Amino acid sequence: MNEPVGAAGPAWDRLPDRLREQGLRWTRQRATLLTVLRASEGHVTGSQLIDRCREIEPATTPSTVYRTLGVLESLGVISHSHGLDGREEFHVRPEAEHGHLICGTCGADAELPAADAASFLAALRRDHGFTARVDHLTVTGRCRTCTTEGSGT
Amino acid sequence: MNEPVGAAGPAWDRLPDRLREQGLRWTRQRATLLTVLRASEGHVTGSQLIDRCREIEPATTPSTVYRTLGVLESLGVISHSHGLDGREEFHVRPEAEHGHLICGTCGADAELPAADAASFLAALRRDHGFTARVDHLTVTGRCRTCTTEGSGT
DNA sequence: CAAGCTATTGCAACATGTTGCATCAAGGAC
DNA sequence: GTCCTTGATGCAACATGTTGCAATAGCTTG
Repeated sequence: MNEPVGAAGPAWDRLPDRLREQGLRWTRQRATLLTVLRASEGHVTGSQLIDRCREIEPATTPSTVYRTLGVLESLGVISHSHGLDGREEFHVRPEAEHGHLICGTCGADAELPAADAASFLAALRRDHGFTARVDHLTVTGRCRTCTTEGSGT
Repeated sequence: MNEPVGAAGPAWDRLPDRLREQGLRWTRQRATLLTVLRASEGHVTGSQLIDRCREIEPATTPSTVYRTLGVLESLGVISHSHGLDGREEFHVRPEAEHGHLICGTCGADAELPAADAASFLAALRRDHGFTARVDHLTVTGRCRTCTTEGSGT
């Protein structure tokens, strides 16, 4: 909760122990997923992760992957948000917390720096008593390009 | 875009004609869904709508309902956003545009008045050239109650 | 009213997750 | 090293949508 978990750093290597400290276990399947996650930059969907795991271990089953992703998320190692269609998108250890700006027209997915949402989130807290999670914030709309191109439509 | 479409008002009654004007058709299945929608306040999920349609017309099939919902959404009659798990939530004719504040702890779903998000959205437009849709904006986090109760946890 | 065009429908199959349950196997105890 | 506890796995079934396609049926024309 307070250690500086570096992106592809030592935090990954200590994962097995972190799990064991919680009474959880380190298994072959989890090692496979870890390998895949370490090689995944940016956002990945659940099915993509499953596909990649199967390249290493063909016997990989969806339920195991999803359940492990849940465990990793509760450990704060990864986080997830939802794409345009509500499908899950996992962020592998975002170096900086960020939200998403997804264009409903072209599908572009831009990162929204936490700082840009800070005052909005602060207002939500002040006015609604609501503590929002930046890394799960997804805003949909139209990106600059699509707005420009479609302006005459 | 400029007519005052009242919640359960005459706009519903003119739906058949609105569809026909676009070269679309008014069918028994759509009438069923319309009946259900008129009786649905607030938010409903796709499967809820299907269930309710089946109460009237047992032969209702999912694909037809989802496709019709898409048509209605493009007409601006309804809109949808995504719940906590990314599942679709349809808003039946929101009188006022609004976003959602969903609590990941208790599941509470509060409405976020468009005005409260206005400056944030304006900033997105200014700084990112991104035109956001308020009615599809879902912010997840912790509501006031859960923040208070869980403060000591 | 009959004919024709084509939007809709319903079905079946698929995609993405989730869940219950019996079985397996980490990892600690002895 | 063996035994045990119980977390994790794999399977099967289900939930929620989505999509391709052939058949159906609105709606306009003549």
